[in-house]
Amino acid sequence: MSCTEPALQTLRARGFRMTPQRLCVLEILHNAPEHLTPQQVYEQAARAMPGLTETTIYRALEFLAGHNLVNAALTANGKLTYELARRAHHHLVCRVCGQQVEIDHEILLPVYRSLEETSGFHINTSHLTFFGLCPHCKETE
Amino acid sequence: MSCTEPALQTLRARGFRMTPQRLCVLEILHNAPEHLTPQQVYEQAARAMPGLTETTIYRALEFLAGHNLVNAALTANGKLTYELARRAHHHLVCRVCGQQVEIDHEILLPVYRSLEETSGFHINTSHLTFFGLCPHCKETE
DNA sequence: TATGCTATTGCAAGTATTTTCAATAAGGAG
DNA sequence: CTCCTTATTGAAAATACTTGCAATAGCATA
Repeated sequence: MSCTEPALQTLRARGFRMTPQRLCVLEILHNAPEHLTPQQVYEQAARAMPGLTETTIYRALEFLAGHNLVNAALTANGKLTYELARRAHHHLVCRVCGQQVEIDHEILLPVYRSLEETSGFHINTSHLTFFGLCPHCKETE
Repeated sequence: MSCTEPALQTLRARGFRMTPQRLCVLEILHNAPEHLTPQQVYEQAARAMPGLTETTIYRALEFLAGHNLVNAALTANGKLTYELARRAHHHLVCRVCGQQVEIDHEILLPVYRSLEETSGFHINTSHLTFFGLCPHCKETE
């Protein structure tokens, strides 16, 4: 019954509150097959909770992203979308056909380490988007 | 006199046109010390070319980004900004204080190579933004 | 379980971004 | 240098996103 339980704990522990609106956003992203724009989230949310406003959606998304419960990602055409924060993973997207491939986090660990060494930062980005050409478009270009 | 000459050649070769408006955007980004939002670009551009519209700025930025003449980047609070595409480089930004550090492209080459091997893609992202905690905020958190 | 503090919401107004379409102008061809 | 094709611009309307503030409702505490 509760993929959202941990999220609730996280927020409370930090002095914030879990609300029906935020839960609704989390559920929607949980059931989404892929990234959603704020407007897409709003459409679904408004259906489930009539009366809920766009303002709330935008604020919930930014808030949840700030707490790493959801991830923001750029699409191929530079638009902002969101998805549920699952285990850290990344995307490869083809600049020509838009095809997306998911990438394991492990493959980036070495870079994270070298970045941390050179900069002194602690890096915790859990989602990156790499652009390029997929095997198919690579040929035909 | 012409940091913009190569850009012009690139566009023509692809059947597109270089216009005063696009040149203006390139110049502004060229002189900018850091990322600018579309609105900031517009303010400056309108000063240099009265009559030019916001619409044109948005279109020029998206167009130039599509041709890799400028880069789109996310700020710490998830907003879209643009900068001139220089040699490939990346940013580390602190989630707490917003401090930005520039990272050399070379440090990412190994990952690019392993991503290309596992996926068959040709990767050409020239700008990524990593988030985390800077050395200072790392302590006080 | 009742109470109080304050994080969060909804509304309305403001700002930013996108879209449509007719008018304009870049730049290749003659 | 002029003409022609069509990529690009500007204007206005539509849509998307943000902000300020009063009203509401989580949840910690007793």
